[in-house]
Amino acid sequence: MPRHKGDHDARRRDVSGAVWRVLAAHGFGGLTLRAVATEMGATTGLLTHYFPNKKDLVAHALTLLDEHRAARPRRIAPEPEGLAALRAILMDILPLTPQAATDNRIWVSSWDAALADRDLAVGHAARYARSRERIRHHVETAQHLGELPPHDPDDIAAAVQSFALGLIVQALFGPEEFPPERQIRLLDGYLATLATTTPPAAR
Amino acid sequence: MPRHKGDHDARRRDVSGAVWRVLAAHGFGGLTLRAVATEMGATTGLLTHYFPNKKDLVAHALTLLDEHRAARPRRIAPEPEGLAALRAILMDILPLTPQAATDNRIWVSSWDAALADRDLAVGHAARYARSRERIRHHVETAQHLGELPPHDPDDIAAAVQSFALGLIVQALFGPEEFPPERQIRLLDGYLATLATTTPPAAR
DNA sequence: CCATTTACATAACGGGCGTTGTGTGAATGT
DNA sequence: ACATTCACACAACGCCCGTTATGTAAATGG
Repeated sequence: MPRHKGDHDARRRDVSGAVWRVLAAHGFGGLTLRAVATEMGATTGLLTHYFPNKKDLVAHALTLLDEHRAARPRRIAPEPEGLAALRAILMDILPLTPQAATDNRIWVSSWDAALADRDLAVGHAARYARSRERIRHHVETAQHLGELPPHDPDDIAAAVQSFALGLIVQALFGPEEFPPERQIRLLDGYLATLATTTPPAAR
Repeated sequence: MPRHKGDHDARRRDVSGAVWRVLAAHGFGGLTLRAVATEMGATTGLLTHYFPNKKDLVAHALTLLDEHRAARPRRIAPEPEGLAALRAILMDILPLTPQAATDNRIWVSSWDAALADRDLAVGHAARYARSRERIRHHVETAQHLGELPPHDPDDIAAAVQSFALGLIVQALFGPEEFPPERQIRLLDGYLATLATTTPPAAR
């Protein structure tokens, strides 16, 4: 009955691509079914054929964002460890290239919709928690290697992610004030402060 | 010809209050003229009487956000200096109270619209640059007091704002993972790392 | 006290939105 | 070869949006 086996998923991926391009061009607030349809030279009928309603399409778009980030070309071929791995992850996230900037713009633009919708907010919270966990893993490795002081790795991971997210936001709003080299300089400066901090004696 | 002198501005402020409440309830994406009108028990006719179009109203709302933040009750009555002042500023910004959380939610929700509209983006960039400048001032004072190492104060200010912004975003999405005491702990931890970093000898 | 102006309410407009139904050619299974 | 099912196109729906025109009571100024 189906044309070919697997065609359905392939077409869904085509739709996802169009969603992606619309998001990049007009942000989350400009994501409409008609915009996606014309972007891929089709009609809204096609969209509803693959996604029952807009919310499903939005949810799928967010999943796409995650996959897109995970599938991003790794900067360093041999997987580094500890602090170097942490740095590599953050370098992959920061808007150092136009493509990475586009990704982050889309991501930031999703926060409005996510904060207004409970389901989306839960999904986002889970995503950021997962990202923190990935960071924490490398923090712990770095601690074992003696590259980082033995603070609470959860707190360090949260702090690292805070720094990265905030830097992303500022870089998006002021690209000429935050060129790639400054972002990297700030990142390295931050990682250096992390490494040389005295244990929490005072307090 | 006017009813009373000054009534006009007072009514504009009433409208602004309604805009504020709608933003808090539905985010920037849910800001519509009709929602604002019903919020203040009026009609869209009133709104267009005080704001020619929606963009002016939105721009005014963003100005409001700024004023609202500036007018927030200061946490410490006698103005502190240096690192303490820096800490006080950040404590005022972080979503440590429901009111501050609401403010930040509105702020974050504005990023979508701002990234999609050049005029709004410019305004936001200027606002964040101004905030960074305020931070830098306290950084320099702290450096004179010997509380912070003599790094580039612009970079330190950008780093501090990065940390704060990112922490805000994470706290908004995971309030129970980032209760006030953890936010403060993370902030103090970050400020401590800033203070104890060795000068940029290695490099 | 009358003409004018302000401060709105009311209502309508065109347009874009998500959703839904109907139609149709092509591929499939038997 | 035929009935079925898929993969869309096409068109219409009701709704909500920002904007705009019209009406009108109240306040003002001369």
